[in-house]
Amino acid sequence: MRWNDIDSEVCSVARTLSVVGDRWTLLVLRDCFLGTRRFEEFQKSIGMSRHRLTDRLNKLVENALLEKKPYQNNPPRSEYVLTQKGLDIYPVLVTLTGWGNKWMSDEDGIPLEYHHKGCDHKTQPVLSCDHCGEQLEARDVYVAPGPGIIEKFKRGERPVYIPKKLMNRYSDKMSLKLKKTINKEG
Amino acid sequence: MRWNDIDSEVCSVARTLSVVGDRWTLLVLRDCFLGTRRFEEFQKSIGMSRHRLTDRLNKLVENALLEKKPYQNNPPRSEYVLTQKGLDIYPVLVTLTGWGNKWMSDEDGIPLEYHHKGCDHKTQPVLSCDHCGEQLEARDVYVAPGPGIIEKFKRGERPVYIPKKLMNRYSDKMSLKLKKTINKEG
DNA sequence: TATAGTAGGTTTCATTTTGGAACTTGTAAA
DNA sequence: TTTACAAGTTCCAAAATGAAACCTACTATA
Repeated sequence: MRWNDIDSEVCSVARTLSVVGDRWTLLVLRDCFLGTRRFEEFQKSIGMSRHRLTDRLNKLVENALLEKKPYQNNPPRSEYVLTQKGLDIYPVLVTLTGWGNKWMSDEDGIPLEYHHKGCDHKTQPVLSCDHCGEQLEARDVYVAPGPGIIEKFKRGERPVYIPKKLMNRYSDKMSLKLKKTINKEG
Repeated sequence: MRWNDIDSEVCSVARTLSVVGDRWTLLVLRDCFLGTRRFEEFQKSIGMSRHRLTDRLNKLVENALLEKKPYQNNPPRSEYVLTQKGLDIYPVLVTLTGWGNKWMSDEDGIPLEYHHKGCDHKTQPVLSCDHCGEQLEARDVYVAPGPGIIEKFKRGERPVYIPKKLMNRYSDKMSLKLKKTINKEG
């Protein structure tokens, strides 16, 4: 399979990676959240080739994570600013940072510290349940097929290769018959 | 700059991406969290070339996110299972999923739903402050240089290109003199 | 016994993607 | 007049990828 085709996978991870899952793009976005807006700034900060930077910025604009805003006309110059869609990537950068802080830091310690304006404390953001507010780890959560998979199965499409273990915890919205079909095929 | 050199950047995002930031690796890890453990399963599920899969699995083992465990001797066969370091990537996958659910879903709806075992409710995990528990968005947080940057500056290294805006909110642990130096150079 | 199937790779080779360096364009400053 | 700046573009060699075929050691089936 070509990388360019993963945007049509029925998987939110794959679809997201089709937008931000290549070399450099997440570093460009990291810089955006640190206040960087101009071509030369990105290039100096990230150290990627101008060639690639042009391409990545264009794709981020195409995908509407960034907006290109002119700040002068002659010669024409623009800034790249985050849209809401781009701002929403923040949690991804935060969790990447958290993992790097924990597993990739050197003896000096972590490079950047987060501060929560609300409580005015240093913070390491964690995942929590949007229903009960409790902190979440991998073991506290399970996944079940949602409408995006179930509807396609009902129409006879076979959108994904679904691990059997997952299917054993199928959503209650999925009929028993459907479950059987999936298990048989899977 | 070569992609291979980003692991030596003084940035937790860059360092993390040096491990999981290439094509396919995060999809491999996604599958791990869905219960996939064997070569053929990964290959069928992800659809990437066997060639690349071999390489990615090896790198994940090298980087200690996966462990290779033999499950039979003749012929020798192994499973790839998540280590703690690998399990800790979970928040990254969850936030990627969240973004994809919001911005990349088709008319059918989201592919997979999360359930919180603790409160037995559907959940969309969110970021929250590990100090006060409040939900976090980009605007609620600011970053300041941590020891990983400050110590290097003190030793006269210039580890990063730091946007001026960031430096204006420098950590109180950083001396005024140091701040001046940085602003002058930056 | 011969044949096919399974699992986990490796090899080869053509195609894509990347990185680096130099060049372009319009303007302003020294 | 020369230099600098910002935001690209062009060209080319080097690296990464994808696909298909092959390999090895079993096991199951005809």
